[in-house]
Amino acid sequence: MAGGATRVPAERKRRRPTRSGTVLSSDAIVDKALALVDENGADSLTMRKLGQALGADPSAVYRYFRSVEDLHLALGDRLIGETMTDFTPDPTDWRASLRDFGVRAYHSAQRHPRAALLSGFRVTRLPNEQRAIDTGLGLLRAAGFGPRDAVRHYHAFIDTVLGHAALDAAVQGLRPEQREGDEGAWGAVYAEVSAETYPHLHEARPHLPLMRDSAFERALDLLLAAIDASPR
Amino acid sequence: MAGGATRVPAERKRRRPTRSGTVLSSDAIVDKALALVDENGADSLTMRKLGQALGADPSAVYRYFRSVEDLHLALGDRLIGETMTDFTPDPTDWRASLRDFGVRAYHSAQRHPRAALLSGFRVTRLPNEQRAIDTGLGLLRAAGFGPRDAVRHYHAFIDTVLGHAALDAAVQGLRPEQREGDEGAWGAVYAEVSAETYPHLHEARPHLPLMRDSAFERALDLLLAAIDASPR
DNA sequence: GCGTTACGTCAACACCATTGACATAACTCT
DNA sequence: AGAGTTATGTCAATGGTGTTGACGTAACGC
Repeated sequence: MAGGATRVPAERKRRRPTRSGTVLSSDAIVDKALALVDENGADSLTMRKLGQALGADPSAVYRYFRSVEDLHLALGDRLIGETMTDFTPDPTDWRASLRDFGVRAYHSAQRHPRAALLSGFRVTRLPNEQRAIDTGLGLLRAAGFGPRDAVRHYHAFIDTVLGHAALDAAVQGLRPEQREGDEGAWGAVYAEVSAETYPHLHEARPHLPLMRDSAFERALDLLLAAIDASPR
Repeated sequence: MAGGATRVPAERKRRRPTRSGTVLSSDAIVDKALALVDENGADSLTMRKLGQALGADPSAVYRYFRSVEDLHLALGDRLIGETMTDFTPDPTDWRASLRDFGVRAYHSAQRHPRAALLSGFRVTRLPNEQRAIDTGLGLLRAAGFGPRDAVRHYHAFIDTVLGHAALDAAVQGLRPEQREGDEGAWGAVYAEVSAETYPHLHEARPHLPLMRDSAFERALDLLLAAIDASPR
């Protein structure tokens, strides 16, 4: 079950310092991994580099995570955790709370775009994910929906949030030279498109840079309004 | 500009057969690459395996694509192309046409989930992408929107489509053992969640398998309705 | 049919994840 | 306090990866 949450054991007991003196832990490893990804992009998260950054042998990481994929899931869970810190849902205003929840998740992804892409689409089954789902469902229950509708609406909600988050994180997280390519596309390359073959694209040239902005908040509000308008 | 569309030259001239007799071309390479990914997952798209499948030296691919990333973008463009085949927009019913467009794009991604994830978030700048944008803008212009609003609405539209497509493709494209993990999560693991720590999650257990279904079409209709209701 | 050169091939480089054997520090139990 | 167990960090090796430069030859333009 490679998709799994499980670090190797649930808890470590013996803390033996590494050759260079640092003491390893799942959290410390995730910390360092997140820092690596934030700094230099997803490509720089390799077991070897991670080991070096930790001052440990790369293979030591395998005592905490079964594979690099497991580590990616843990990064994802860390992002969800970051989303949830300081977030206290207000059941009396479920709609505002859910919106805040969505915006926070989106911003977590924007803060760590490259990490978000590593795990953005996976069901992590790790603790923070469970907490997030429980929180979301609670708000929808408070809104008056039954358990079944709460699940359906939460599904639409979280997919919308994650979809936009990932899409925008993908742009955000490109390496500089790629980014210049992708973003510049709207200004430079597409500006030269011919009027005969692509008339509408040609006509829209001055407005194409709008494509750089995010459509997230508008889409989110749209969705919340639709949920609110749903029968209880 | 690694993000770029550019194959190495625009056109090949000399067609020299490979050692094993096959004749290479950008299209033939993309064909084979797509087949590889469809069959065995994204992990099986390596230059070496691709070379072997083509009956050519791996490095021959570099005469057609500058890097593996370039090849990924070409796969993405192929998917957009697949979306557009047999699609003829009907300007007199822009809303139905746009819906059809979105559904087609979504289904292309579902048909090749693993390929969709390789490029789903990139601006390819390749021909089919340009055609798709032009078509979408044309429909929104026909709906009565000015060029600027057409761009804004197209942006929201395509992000919604791609976001859901990618999210669902991610589930679809998991390797079997991962998939069992992710999908099973809703049934098995989450079913055992404790009532005290996560009351709402606990309560919703019987309905969690709903999370497996896609929220795409509902979200799409929602968005189209909102666009339709926007001022011209 | 000659000359140019595009393109397929080969070999090499520097990386990568993962694993099994090993040593030893850190714990448990008496 | 001392012995025994074992968790955990280290080492070395395996078989993969993308990419590149040199090289020859077949395919084209003339």
